[in-house]
Amino acid sequence: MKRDSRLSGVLHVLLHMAEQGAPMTSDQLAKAMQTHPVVIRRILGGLRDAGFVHSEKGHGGGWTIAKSLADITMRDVYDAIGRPSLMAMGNRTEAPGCLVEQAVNAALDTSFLEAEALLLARFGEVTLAQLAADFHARMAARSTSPTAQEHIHG
Amino acid sequence: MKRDSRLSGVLHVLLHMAEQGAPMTSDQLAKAMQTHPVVIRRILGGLRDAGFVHSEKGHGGGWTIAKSLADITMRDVYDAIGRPSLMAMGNRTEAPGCLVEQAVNAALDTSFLEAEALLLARFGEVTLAQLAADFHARMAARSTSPTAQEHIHG
DNA sequence: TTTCATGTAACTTTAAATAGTGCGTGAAAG
DNA sequence: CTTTCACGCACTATTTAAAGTTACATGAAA
Repeated sequence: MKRDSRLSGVLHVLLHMAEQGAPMTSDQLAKAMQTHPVVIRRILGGLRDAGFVHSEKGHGGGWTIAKSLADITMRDVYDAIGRPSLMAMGNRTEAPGCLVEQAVNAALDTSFLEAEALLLARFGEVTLAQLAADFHARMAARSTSPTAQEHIHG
Repeated sequence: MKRDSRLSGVLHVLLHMAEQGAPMTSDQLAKAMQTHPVVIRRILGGLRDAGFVHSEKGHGGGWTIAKSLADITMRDVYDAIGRPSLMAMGNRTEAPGCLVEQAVNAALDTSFLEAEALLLARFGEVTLAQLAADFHARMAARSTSPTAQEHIHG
């Protein structure tokens, strides 16, 4: 299956926006993400509606973070992009008449629901502030490393 | 993303084979699963290699279960079909140069690996014998129910 | 009033699962 | 020994959802 990278993508975008301070345009963000500006607008649309980011048109416009990073969890972001399905596997048929399939579905559903619940709980425990802190720690580690030579895009 | 239903499918097929007792041809199984015989052969190929089922050519041939249902877990079946990825989401880029993305990936990976581990552990706890027992319980419940009228395919 | 930037709809491309075709192989029936 | 049955496998086609792209409208600042 083609794996959905929207969550990964939005988190990346949000952290870049937070680092920047000033409003960033969809074009700038698209460059940093190596994707298309429209994809950025689409992906940030849900976050705007949820109140996590703000967008401004015209000169000097662009995207800004509307809340403190400490007040946004990965779970919030996941919800804001529309809660895409987390599991790559599903049942062959939902609501099958075949009792064998019902038994199989029940067993699989139990496990999948448990795994999803765990995942969402973990998402809820991680704030963007923590991710930003991890990023800064990596920055520090790189700048003191003797082999540090890569640069940061965006 | 398109959700993978191979695990669901193969469990379904195995239980039907177990119910039958006698060898079942790919055509029969395909009818029961409302799919193509080749799909059945493909899906059962991995299980044959893993020793869970046996296939016989020619007249009177077909597929049979090669082990006791109590000795096959959902985890075994998952492994036999090639351990397809369980999570529908992935990182935008593996091994990114961008430190922001590294921080995001690390956080997501932690959660995903935990959820996958839980899922596999649960799979390992469920045997096909348990699924068959659940199926029989559903059979009994249906036959005593006043509204029982659906039939079992296959 | 021109330029910049988002908002959105429609369309195209791409990746992965699933479906299907054709032909080869081997075993049993007649 | 030849026909029929059934799996084995390589290859192609279809389908679905994500991702990418184009086109144009809207609204704000220079």
